[in-house]
Amino acid sequence: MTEPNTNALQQLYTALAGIPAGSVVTYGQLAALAGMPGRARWVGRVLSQLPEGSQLPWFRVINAQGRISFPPDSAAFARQQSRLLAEGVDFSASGRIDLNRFGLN
DNA sequence: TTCGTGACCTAGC
DNA sequence: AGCTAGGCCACGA
Repeated sequence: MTEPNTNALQQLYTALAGIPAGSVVTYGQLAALAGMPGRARWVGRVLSQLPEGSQLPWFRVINAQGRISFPPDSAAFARQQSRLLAEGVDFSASGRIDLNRFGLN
């Protein structure tokens, strides 16, 4: 029979694909959207294993602190940040994003 | 099976 | 703002 995880994975992909350009979500929010609250870690693991050619907007996922979950000096960080900047996502001087603009606005 | 690690989160200090 | 601790879960050694 179909494992519950497979379905959750589909929900995760669907939820992620539904994130509009110019906005972001946290790993925890995405987990909740996928029907698995508290499984932020699972989301992170899934994204880490995502193929490079994926159409999914993985770059619109950031951590609960409003920061990109990559070392600031890494190529991955620069890659994600430039993608977000291209969509008009604002970064503060300290490299953070105002989550209030999305989650609570 | 226990341990360490990881694109995490929240609470407390 | 930084650190610690607990929670969560999957994986490899």
